[in-house]
Amino acid sequence: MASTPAAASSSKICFNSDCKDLKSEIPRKGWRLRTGEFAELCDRCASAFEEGRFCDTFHLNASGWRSCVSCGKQVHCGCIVSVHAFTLLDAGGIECIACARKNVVSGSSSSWSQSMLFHSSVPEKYKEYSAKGWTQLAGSGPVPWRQAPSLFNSSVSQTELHSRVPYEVDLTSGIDRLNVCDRSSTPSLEKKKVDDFSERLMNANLKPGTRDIQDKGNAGINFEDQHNSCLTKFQQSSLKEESSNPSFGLAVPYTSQDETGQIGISGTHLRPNPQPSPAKQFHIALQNALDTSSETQIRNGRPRPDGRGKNNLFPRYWPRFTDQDLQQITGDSNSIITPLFEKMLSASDAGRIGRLVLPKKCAEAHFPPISQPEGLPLKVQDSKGKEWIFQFRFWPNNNSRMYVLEGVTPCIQNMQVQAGDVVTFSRLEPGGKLVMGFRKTSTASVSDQDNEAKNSNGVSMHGDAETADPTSWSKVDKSGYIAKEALGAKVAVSRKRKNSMLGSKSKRLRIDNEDLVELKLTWEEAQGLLRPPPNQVATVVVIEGFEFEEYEDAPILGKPTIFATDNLGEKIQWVQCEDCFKWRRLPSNVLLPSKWTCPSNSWDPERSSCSATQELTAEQLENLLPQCNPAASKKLKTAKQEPENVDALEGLDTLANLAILEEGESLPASSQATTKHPRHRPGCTCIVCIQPPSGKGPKHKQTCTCNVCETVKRRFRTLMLRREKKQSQKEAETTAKKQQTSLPDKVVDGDPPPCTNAENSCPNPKKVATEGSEDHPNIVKSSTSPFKGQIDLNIQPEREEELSPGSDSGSMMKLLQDATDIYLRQQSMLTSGGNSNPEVTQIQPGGGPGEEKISSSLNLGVSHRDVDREPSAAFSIKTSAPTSATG
DNA sequence: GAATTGCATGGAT
DNA sequence: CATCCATGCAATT
Repeated sequence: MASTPAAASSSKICFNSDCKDLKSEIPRKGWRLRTGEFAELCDRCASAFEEGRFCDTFHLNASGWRSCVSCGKQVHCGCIVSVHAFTLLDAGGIECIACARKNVVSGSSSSWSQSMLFHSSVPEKYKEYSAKGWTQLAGSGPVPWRQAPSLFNSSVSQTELHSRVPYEVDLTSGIDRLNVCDRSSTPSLEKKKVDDFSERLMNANLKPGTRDIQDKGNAGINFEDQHNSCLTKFQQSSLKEESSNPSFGLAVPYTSQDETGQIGISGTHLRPNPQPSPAKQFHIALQNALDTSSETQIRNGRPRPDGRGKNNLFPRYWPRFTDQDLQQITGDSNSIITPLFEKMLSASDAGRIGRLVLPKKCAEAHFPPISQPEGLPLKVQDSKGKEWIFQFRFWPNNNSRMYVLEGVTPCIQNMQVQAGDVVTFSRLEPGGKLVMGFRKTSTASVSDQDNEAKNSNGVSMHGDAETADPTSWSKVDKSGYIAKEALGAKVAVSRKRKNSMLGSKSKRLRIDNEDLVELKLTWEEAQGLLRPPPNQVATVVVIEGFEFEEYEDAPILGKPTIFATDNLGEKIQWVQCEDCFKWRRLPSNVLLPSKWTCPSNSWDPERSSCSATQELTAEQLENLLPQCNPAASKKLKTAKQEPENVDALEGLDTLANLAILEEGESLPASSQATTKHPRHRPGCTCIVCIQPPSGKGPKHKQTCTCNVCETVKRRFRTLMLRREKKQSQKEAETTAKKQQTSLPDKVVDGDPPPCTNAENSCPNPKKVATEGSEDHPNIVKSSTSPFKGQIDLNIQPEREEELSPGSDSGSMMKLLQDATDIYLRQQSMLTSGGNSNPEVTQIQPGGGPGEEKISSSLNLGVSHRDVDREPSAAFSIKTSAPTSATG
């Protein structure tokens, strides 16, 4: 129809060639042009367009009118303006959008899915357009937003908003991923082989998927459903993506120039040349995308305009929104949300630098194209509805670019997210508003990822049927809905992806998971090794519904055993001989050394030799083993609580205990964020390290103020206070002495006893309070002390912030440190009559930084990976905080 | 001296 | 082996 795109904005005349009116002062946008721009219309035409009367008004005499097979309504199918107003049916013919929706809802129409799907791959070259249509979110002018190349966009032309079909989202999303979006240069939508497409799709295993989509996605019956389905699809699709599988040929091409996003419709315009088979097509498309992108990726020059297809996005960035996420974003509105991508915040991202590195492909695919490093301001709304303006820019990097979002600190802080948490980017329709949501990583997400990874790996290429395991999803989302959906949809699309890509994609995640597992095992192990001191009766403390067994003395390490109750109801424990591996029955109150063998079995002479037979049958043992960990490790009983919390609490609790015992050696994976970078090395002044704890733990929730964390903190506080109180009462004098002595030593002595921890152990509130200045003394001391190496590194004025009690870092570190501190102090007091410290708290310089541990009996045999030395270092440094309590 | 900014580096994919 | 991208870090402000 009308003129060139340029004309759209440059001309003062209404874009409608049949209208010669001047555009209004503020030109109203009409349909999306092939260039990505929007036709600017005069009020009258704009109104006609928005009301769906444009073609009726101006194209009555034009060709291309068809009747809706359902209602008979005439639809101008040969026009870009109405592209979104109808859908092509598999059997031929068209259906107006209204009927299509109805049918979809009723499940009677398969046309939708097909038509939608068929947008399969579009040559990458076409994609270019996609970027163009960007909405500017912020700075630059507002562009209504582009439909995403991604099919996702359900964006409907503004005018068409109403007609938007909810499930479009689903499709889009699904498609999006694969997608190769683009807008064909040839607008000729016209009917070009819709049928072909559908066919192809069907052939390509897509059927199931499609069907699902339809079924599930039923038009908007309920948003959640949509979302869910969305998820499902994502996943599925994601599976394939990287694998380059032909899989679905869903890629939707850009939906035509018009933003109307009708995915289904867009098919119409699509691809100039049909391809042999969907699969192939898709494949090719991807290939093209890849090729082009690489080709085009010229030095810092702008990447392809369209930003290479999203197809190439790494799975790790695929949006895995949970319906909660979506719900959070969309709220109660009827907005349609199009997940774009997500990213786990790295320490850098969450750090105070305020720069969030954006995955290149994601940035290029979903954000407005930028040619200058300065980029442009991007307005983003957070899930709370608050708007933020970030600078979307890039840095030249190795002949490529590194995209970053600057100025995110306030937002991140506001949302209380930290490294390890996930930021999600999505587009909200209508409006094309960019929305960012956050998801705390913690347990759920981790598992999700894990699941996903697994799924992906295991899935077969063609599997329509395969589909990812619904369960996993359900787990992920936790919203029952998904589970439901997953089951139903099961597979909507083939999830094939299991491919390597996915595998690779989640590699990092996987690593995290592995760490998590390890950590967990470690905790359990540790718990299993802990025993209450002999003859000690636990004091049960109930904190917020949790019962904690508190012992006067520190736990003791012993050989892991399995506690059980025999037939007579007598409590016993089973222990395995180190030499013969046979299990021996012993009284439950026996505390065994870490190394125990049959000859030591004084309780059962008959079985005090490895030659003696094992009392337990394999079966019995098997029954026992399962409970082993739980039983042994559970020092913490939960009266009632949500599973999630329980786990977390338990984990934290254990962690804390471990930390106490090992002086922080354990903080492990939990504090890992994204990759493995050196995080917060005490001493280190790098960007990351100088950041507040917030940047610290990823999964961590260390700085988290959630109930769990708060509970743990409280627990510590309570326990510590109680202990201290008791202690002080018992050995007030001793304590006092120690404090006095230790204090002087330290301060005065440049070379105090080896233990910097001594500081910790030394209750010296004042000292603690002193702050930075104090640090220096420490440093001095440390230099002479055995651990000096570590200490030196760790001690830095800068770190104070992190360490200081007051710092925002309500991090776990701090918590643990505090607890440790107190604990150690007590220890020293208890054990020593006065010289305790060195022994108990001594830190061994050992191998390297972070190796410190308590040399005393507390030293656990548990292996900890030096995952994080930092923590340990931190501990040593910290020392003080809690001290004040002492005072 | 601290905070920013922009680019370089190098491990991970 | 080419990229990506998380960080490091020096130059600026």
